[in-house]
Amino acid sequence: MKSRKRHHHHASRADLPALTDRLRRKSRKITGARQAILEILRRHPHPMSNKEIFAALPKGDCDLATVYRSLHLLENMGMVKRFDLGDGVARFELLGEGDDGHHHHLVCTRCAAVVEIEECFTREFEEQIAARNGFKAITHKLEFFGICPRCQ
Amino acid sequence: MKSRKRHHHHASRADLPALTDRLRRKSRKITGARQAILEILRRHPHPMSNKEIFAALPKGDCDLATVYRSLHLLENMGMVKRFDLGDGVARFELLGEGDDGHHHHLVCTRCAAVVEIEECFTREFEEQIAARNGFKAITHKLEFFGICPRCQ
DNA sequence: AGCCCAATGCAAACCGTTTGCAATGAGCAG
DNA sequence: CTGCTCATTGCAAACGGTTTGCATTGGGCT
Ligand SMILES: [Mn+2]
Ligand SMILES: [Mn+2]
Ligand SMILES: [Zn+2]
Ligand SMILES: [Zn+2]
Repeated sequence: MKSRKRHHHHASRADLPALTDRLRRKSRKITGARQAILEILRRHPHPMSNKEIFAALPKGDCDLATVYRSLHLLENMGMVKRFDLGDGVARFELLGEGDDGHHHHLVCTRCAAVVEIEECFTREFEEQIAARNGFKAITHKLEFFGICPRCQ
Repeated sequence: MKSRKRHHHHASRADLPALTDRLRRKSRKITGARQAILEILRRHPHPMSNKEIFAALPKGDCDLATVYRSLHLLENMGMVKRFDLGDGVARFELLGEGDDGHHHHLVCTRCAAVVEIEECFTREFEEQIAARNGFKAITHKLEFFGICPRCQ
């Protein structure tokens, strides 16, 4: 259980101009909606759903469909990472540049509180599973669930 | 990476009468639909979606809604375990009696082939994460993804 | 054989997500 | 700065998996 620090929370504190720059460099337009969405993700330390982002948006700043489309764009650009916390809802976290964002969460099954988990099992464990079954390019999704202190 | 054998595939080979007995003992009705669904799950070694079960059903044996309702029932009775293999689709595996069915899968991202994975990281790893954050009753969901030999 | 309520079929509702299309506007050339 | 053009947006409809309301059926009991 090597603890591979990823500093992704530092990275997500990059300021807004730095973020819009990444859009500009890939020649995507810097729209009000995209800036607002990035600003919200920048301020939020845990994965957010489309609806949550939409709700956090300065009222009526854009349509929900635009939130969905923006997050697809940001995901394809590698600027956000998609998580599935067990309910069927996609959630997103901002990524620092060059950060693959691989990490996990501990979710309270009563109140849905989220704790960021940096630890992960060893690479060898994963590689063993890959090798044993002849798979390549192996990755994993891992989330923890339990009852948080406040809900116990 | 202790290999905790679970024998769940042995258990799922329990014959149909043994399975319907579990229904009877909880005084649920033994209907044609339920027998057919159990028979399909019994024969299938990997998680199946509602639609897949429905498709495998002797033609028109029951409604899709009944498949959904049956799997809820079986899940609540602890006779099947629900898995989420990354797409938003619920999949189910038959459980042996007293088996909690905890295990994982390795899924090909090209052809969706599934390999059963019995290995899991150590209990201590999980307990450390629980303790460090004051959580109780901690569990996890873990699935692996990669390219299978045939798809490489 | 008859009763009763669990279980079912059917269709509609649901919820998160995606998409078609016409209107808008960001970035660029002139 | 002005105008052009295509990416982006709003809106509403469609989508796919799942759930649900309601009338009907039928399994397990007496
Ligand atoms: Mn996170
Ligand atoms: Mn399995
Ligand atoms: Zn990991
Ligand atoms: Zn495990």
